[in-house]
Amino acid sequence: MPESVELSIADLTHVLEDFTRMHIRLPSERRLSFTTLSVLHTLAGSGPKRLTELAGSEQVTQSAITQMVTKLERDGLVERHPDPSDGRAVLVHVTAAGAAIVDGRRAERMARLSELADRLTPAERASIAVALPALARMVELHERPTGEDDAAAPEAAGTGTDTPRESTRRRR
Amino acid sequence: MPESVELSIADLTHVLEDFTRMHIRLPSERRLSFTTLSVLHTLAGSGPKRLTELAGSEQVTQSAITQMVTKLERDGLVERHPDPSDGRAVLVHVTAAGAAIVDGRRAERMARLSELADRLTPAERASIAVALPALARMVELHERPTGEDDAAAPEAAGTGTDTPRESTRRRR
DNA sequence: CGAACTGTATCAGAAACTTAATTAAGTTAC
DNA sequence: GTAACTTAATTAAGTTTCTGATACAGTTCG
Repeated sequence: MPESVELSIADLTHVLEDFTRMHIRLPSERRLSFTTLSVLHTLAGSGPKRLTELAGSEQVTQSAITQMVTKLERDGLVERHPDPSDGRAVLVHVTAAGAAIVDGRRAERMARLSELADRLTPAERASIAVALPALARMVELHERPTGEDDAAAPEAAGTGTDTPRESTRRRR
Repeated sequence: MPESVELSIADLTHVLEDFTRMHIRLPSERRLSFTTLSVLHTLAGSGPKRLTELAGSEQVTQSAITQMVTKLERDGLVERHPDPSDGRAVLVHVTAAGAAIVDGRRAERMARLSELADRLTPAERASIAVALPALARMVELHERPTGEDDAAAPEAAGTGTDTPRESTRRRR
């Protein structure tokens, strides 16, 4: 791999902006707002969370999360469980039905990206494949701004295809 | 470059989802909704557009765009100009103040990505740099579905307000 | 224990979006 | 040339989603 190549942050920002806009406007079968889908995604990805945690990660008020969770619960997409370690708190779990929605949307995204990737050259696809671990590590660094730096581990096959979740494990 | 490396679409989808969520919740100085910011981004990036074009690209109704543009115009972020080629249409232009907001947010994103990139190894940064042209081409392929091979679907014309309740997009 | 703090719920009101109806300009057919 | 149709934008009314303020229960600390 050529280490002499310089990474243009401006180009990276542009590309990620474009992918963001391309990703977001994917229509959803059920009438769920973007924030609602994002909450389901968070719960499916990182396990049960408190309402205050969700409010923080989605950058909406705690009041909005309470109302949204109430509606999601009525629709059977999440469940409220008491937090055994804190009588005030509620842990929101995603149900199988809720996870199915997240998975369905991911499948649609994969289908769309697959079509696009098919039209790239093998060399282009390979260049993306090589870069994926580094991109994944940027996300990880963002989620854990401090804390111990793991070794770089630039092994290409590292990010598990079938083991999607392990990044955020929280003690209680 | 090794052409033998296979690109995992599942991994790519996951990484892009994470970047999307990381990008979106970036706080904005002024109180502008995501859709509003997206419209400003579109106008700043691709020049003046009709209201119907904006409604199509943002996947909201024409009515919502009209109301949003009215408010943006009141705030001096966009301007309405008559379309010389069609007396019914209006062309929405972004003003300098509107472009400044887009640029400001991009600068914030670049600063954040810069911090993260600094903590990667040179080899990791290089791998991303090598992959950027391919990623940019994926976005381009998405925006212009008519490639070299087949004429595919035009997709542009009839999108109107086609009852987004059930399934918004119809393929042919 | 009591005071201060934290996590959640509730309610009124604001903001953003949708549907439906309206106005106006352009296009097509007779 | 005018009637009928289509397209672009606006307006009005109603719904959903979010914020701000407040209340209340559980926790922490003096």
